[in-house]
Amino acid sequence: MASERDQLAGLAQQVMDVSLWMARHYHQRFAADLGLTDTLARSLLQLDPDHPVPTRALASMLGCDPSNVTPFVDRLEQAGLVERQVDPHDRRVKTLVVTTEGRAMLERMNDIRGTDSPPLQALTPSERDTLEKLLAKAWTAAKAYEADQCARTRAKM
Amino acid sequence: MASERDQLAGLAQQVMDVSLWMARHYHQRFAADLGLTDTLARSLLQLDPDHPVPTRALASMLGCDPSNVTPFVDRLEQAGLVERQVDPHDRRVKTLVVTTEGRAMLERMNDIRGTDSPPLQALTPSERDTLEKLLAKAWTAAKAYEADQCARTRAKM
DNA sequence: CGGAATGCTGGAGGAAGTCAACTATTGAGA
DNA sequence: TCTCAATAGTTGACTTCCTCCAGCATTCCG
Repeated sequence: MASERDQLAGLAQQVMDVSLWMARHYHQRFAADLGLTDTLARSLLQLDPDHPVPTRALASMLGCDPSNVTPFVDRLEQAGLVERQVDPHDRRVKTLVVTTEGRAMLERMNDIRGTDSPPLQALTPSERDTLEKLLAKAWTAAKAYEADQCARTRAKM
Repeated sequence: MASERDQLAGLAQQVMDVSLWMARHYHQRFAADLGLTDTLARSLLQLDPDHPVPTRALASMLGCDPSNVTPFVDRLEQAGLVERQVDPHDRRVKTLVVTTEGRAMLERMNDIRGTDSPPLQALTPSERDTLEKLLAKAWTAAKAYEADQCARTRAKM
């Protein structure tokens, strides 16, 4: 039936539109107020402030090549936001730890995202709750699909 | 109160996560099945199949510089998906019209987005409805904010 | 008619992405 | 133990995308 297909396609378009708008909005704010490129901001947001994260894990979270992450970390380190440390358990891996300054920067980013998100602020608290639940469900489905695909390609080899 | 700020920040992160996942998913599918770069696909999706669209309007819809759009249109035209036509009303503007092939390509893209969207397909039809309504509300708020900002910067001058 | 404004294009420069090759380290088996 | 495959991170060449500035054609307004 064409109607369900069209509904899903339209919904996909809507998700992309809203998120693209927000991404652009934050990008401007982060660049103007914090001097951060959007990729740098995204990298920092993916890190765990309380535990060291291997470079490779960050690359996989960002969905890009590890060789791509190296210059990001270079700049983050240069800005004093993260530190590279050699993992004592496996001296091949370098883990990324967020510095005190990095944590302060994360706090400021959360301030911006939490106080200046026009599309989300237009929703009532209960609407935000339902949106959060729906997105959580969609997200777990995405992760499950990803794990399934991964298992399949491994099985093929 | 910190709780609302954190909720909004988390929600923003969720929106970005899900949409980034979907964008990557479609990117792979479009590239593998249709031979389209994601920016080309996005450009084509923004065009109106039934009415010519000026280059400048496409640039504004994509949120990037008009000079950036030129090479995209070059490739779309080379692929036979759109045609550049001079607007008879104002010979400065070149309008983009989607060819028959372009329409077929759009149909195939909608097929992919409508039948292969794991995160959205995990939702029940009624959940999709509510998601659509919430996103529509957020989207209109974003557009209103944009118009307001635009009016303000104009008033400053 | 003359000058300001607008729309598209071209070029320089920067940021970001992929891919292949390289070094260092680890782990498993002969 | 020694060797060899596998893994983590980095580097390099190369491509794509984006922005800013300059240029050309066209339109609009005084």
